[in-house]
Amino acid sequence: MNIPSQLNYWYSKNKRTLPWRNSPTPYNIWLSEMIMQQTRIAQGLPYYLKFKEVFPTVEMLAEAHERDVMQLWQGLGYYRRARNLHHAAKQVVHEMDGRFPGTYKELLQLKGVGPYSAAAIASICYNEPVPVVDGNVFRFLSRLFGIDTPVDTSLGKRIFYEQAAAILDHENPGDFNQAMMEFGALVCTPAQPGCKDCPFSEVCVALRTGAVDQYPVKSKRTKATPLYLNSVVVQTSRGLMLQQRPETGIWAGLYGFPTLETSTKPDQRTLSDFCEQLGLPEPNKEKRIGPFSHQLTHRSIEAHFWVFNEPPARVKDYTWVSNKKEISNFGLPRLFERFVDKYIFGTREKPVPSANE
DNA sequence: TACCCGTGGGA
DNA sequence: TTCCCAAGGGT
Repeated sequence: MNIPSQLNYWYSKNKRTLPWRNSPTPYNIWLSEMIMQQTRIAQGLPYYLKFKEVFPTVEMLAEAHERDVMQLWQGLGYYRRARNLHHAAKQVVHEMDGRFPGTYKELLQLKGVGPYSAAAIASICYNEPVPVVDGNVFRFLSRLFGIDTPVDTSLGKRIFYEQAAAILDHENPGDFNQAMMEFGALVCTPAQPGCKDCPFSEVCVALRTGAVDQYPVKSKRTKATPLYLNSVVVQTSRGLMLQQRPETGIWAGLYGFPTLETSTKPDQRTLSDFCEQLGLPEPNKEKRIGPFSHQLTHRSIEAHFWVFNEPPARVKDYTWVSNKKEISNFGLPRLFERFVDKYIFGTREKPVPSANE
């Protein structure tokens, strides 16, 4: 069986119409790849459309304020990507004469562009014959050839890269790479794959051995560790106090509240010390809202909010917002956004008391 | 190399 | 409820 021709045929019949496929310019493909990393199409698509609307060109993105880029990225997660996106746009405009790098190797110079994204851009935009190996390709190839080397190892990455290179369609690498990813996303899916109508069902090793659900093999499984957040919410006549989060760590660069972050549940003394450092009075039960649970890939968060109505004496680098419209200029993590939406600037002024809150 | 970094949907 | 995982890259 000729795998590339089968794939390309399937792709021509079944590919989704996606906005960046209509005009596969380097800017469009790059933007889509940055947004879609570790993200489902359905989740990232609205963000792609927003970015294209607000920043139609790489020049406009490069000239933007970082806060506006972060705000537009709000809710998409992996916020370092937004900073890298902005940084790379400035690289293209200021260091590369406004032109995107023209080869796989040169594309790797862009912040946030790794082996996967560089291969995708180079093959789709420049027809450069470099294989793309993403989560879809790992899954498809591991099942098709019965490769049981763990994909999350350096050996695994090398083996899958070589396998993808071996079957790569050099005549049309861009379509071939997209076909593999699209096939993995639509047919060779993680759960309940469409083996019944799969064009490779007669040659698929995993299907023949009845082990489709055992591929791809992964060696490690990171467990989410507990994280306790205690946030200080200051609401006075000046409005709501916001503070930009640190450059590193969870929700880097986004806006939020001064927050005590601990791996174990803090005692009352630790909490009052934290408030004391900010020049705030004792946090007592009447000020507390929570707990809220919030799940990240690698963290299980328990969050509490402590609401104060007096200005803190010793908080630096803060800003005030007084209504929903003003806060929409700042990117907030979902956890904070939901809290603000419900308890601070909620459309329902007074939340209906319930036993759960 | 190992670990860090979000969110939402589905089983 | 809990877990998996999705067009990965940075450090």
